Amino acid sequence: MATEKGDFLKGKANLIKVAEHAGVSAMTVSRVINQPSKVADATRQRVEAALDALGYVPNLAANTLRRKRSGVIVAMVPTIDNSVFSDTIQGISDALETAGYQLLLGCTSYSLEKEEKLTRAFLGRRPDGVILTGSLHTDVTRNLLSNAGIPVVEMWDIAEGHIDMAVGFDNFQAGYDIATYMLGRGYKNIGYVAGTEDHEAHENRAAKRSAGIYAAFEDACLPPPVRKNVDDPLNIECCGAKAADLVASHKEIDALICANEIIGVGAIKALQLGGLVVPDDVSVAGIGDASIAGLIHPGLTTIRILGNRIGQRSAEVILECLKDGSAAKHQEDIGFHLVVRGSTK
Amino acid sequence: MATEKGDFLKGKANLIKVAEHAGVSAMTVSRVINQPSKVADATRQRVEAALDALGYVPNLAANTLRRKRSGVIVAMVPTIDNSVFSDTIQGISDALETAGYQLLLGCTSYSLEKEEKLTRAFLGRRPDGVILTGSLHTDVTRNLLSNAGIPVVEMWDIAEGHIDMAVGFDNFQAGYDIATYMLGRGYKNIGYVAGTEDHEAHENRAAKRSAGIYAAFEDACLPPPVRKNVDDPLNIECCGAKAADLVASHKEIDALICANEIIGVGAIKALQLGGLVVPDDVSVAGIGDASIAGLIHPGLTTIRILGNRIGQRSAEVILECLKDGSAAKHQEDIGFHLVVRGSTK
DNA sequence: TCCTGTAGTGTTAAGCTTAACATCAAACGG
DNA sequence: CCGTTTGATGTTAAGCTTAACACTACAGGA
Repeated sequence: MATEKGDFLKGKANLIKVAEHAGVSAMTVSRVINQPSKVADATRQRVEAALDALGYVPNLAANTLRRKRSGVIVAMVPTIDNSVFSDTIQGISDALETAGYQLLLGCTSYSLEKEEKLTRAFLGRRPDGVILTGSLHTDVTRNLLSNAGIPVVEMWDIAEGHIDMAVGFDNFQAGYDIATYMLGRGYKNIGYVAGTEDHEAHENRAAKRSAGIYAAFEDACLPPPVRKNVDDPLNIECCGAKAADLVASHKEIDALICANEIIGVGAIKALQLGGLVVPDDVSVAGIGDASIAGLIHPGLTTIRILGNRIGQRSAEVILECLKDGSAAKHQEDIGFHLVVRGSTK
Repeated sequence: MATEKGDFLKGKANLIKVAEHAGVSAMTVSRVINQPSKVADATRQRVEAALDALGYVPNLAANTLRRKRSGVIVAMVPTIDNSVFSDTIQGISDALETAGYQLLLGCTSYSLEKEEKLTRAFLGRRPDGVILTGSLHTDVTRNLLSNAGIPVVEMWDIAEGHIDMAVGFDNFQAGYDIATYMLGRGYKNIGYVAGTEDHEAHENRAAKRSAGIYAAFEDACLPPPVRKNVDDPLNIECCGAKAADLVASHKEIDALICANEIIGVGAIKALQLGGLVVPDDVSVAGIGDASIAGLIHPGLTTIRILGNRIGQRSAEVILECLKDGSAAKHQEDIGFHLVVRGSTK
């Protein structure tokens, strides 16, 4: 099958071919597609027949180039195989689809350098908006996005000094609230299991949660909880083992606060394996509410973060900007819920 | 800040501006970016300085238009908030990123019509390849993709009559294997819990699993298992309730096969709530191995499908086609593993 | 009848990049 | 020293679409 001259979607037509087929100008075909009301009925029907006959598929690269808008929104998350962020992506995807926008997705793997690289590459696509995760980025990333002249939403973390807009929750408050709840339940010796906190994006949010937890202890006039760090806060077995270590080495511990739900679930499993009863011997609480938190037995008492809603609102905020051209710096706190299950008493 | 003339990434430069700044032609700048070895060292350094000074970000819309390739790969999945497909997307994303391609992601919500709509919209972006889920599509979708002149991979399901290439596993075999395993363990009265199967994409794969299960019973000269349908095979509580119903109404049942891991986990939870002991009173097996399957107690005996690997290989197959220009119809069976946990004895 | 407005359609050029070809100077071989 | 190759750079046009403007024909008002 010879590759005919024409759009490079092989064998397919461009506006000009359709126009010839229908006996009109290319502009009229363009109008049939974009502003059908401006074309006479008879002409429109003829053009529609031609579009159909030739199987025309518009070339959005040319469209983007000419119109100076792409209909693409970029989203960058640390990882997708984590149910937390996949919920968020689903929320974004649904909101964008409704509005006819397309989603260009990138994974930063919790690396700011990778985020910078992706940002550079994605901006070349001239997206109409960018959604990224967290509030910690390289200077170059911030610069690129600030100068791009498009709406930018940083999601998941509400903080000072955002690039443009933000949708998320207060990580400090989440830590503060779960710690306050646990202290209120009367536990006397609370341990804390968290990831090691360096300056990478993910850990930044984790550090704020930790700060909130410590603040709650301080406000209660108590010394900070005994802490154990885990290297890989997303690996259940590894996290659980560390939690069990902590309890083994500090027999007085009657409750654990875990910096995320992975650690929390891992801790429950590991403690049970070690012959302890949750919550009778040791209670466990976490932050984050992936489905596993509710499915294990006992269920994990935790802070439910509304990942899907964060994604949905992030996308909507971008879309509102694009519609209104509004320059109002939007910052939205989605909040969170305390979910009490059987892992605490 | 006045919007200067230039690329529509506001205030930013295009090749021509960079060229002026460096005192060369636009073509030389293009070469510095795409084929640096063809430019004299001194010139290159001057151009690189100009690129840096003006913060040039290439316009990939123009690039795509001219080069007839976009560097974009489209992927369509039924849903992302399910850990099964998020693993797959992660695999795709990682493979593409390594090769410098970008991922345009769409959600079909298990609707063939939505898939068709998305296909049409995405092809306008002139992707270099398309990955979609399952082997059931509307005729229009199949036509659009066949005529697009780009590599197409249907993933998750190996079947006859693929559009182009396929990467996945044999759903019939998965059903056959889990049923054979259960029959081999000596269970006498096995119940089967599955979603209602209509002609939607997802249910097509489910139907093949069912067929495999029935075939195993037939090969063992046994009547088909008692079956209970669930309306929403992705809702844990709903699935669990139906499974418990089945067991309650058929006291003789000593084991359940569940069409997916959601149903399996839901069944275990619901049976336990009803006072039954798994696996002593009733054993449970599923198909699919999301993390919850291993975290609940007892763990779910199931078929592990390598979602991440399916995604990774799907992307790699596309990339190989793009490199070689190979037209070999590739079909790849990723296989699956039987994972035996505590929910069966 | 003439003017004005408007609906419908066409023409031109621009948006940014790169393939293909053209040019020029220096290096090279004899 | 000349013809030729090679390396470095420039020029032109094309890729497809649409904004902006131009044009035509006809309707309606004075």
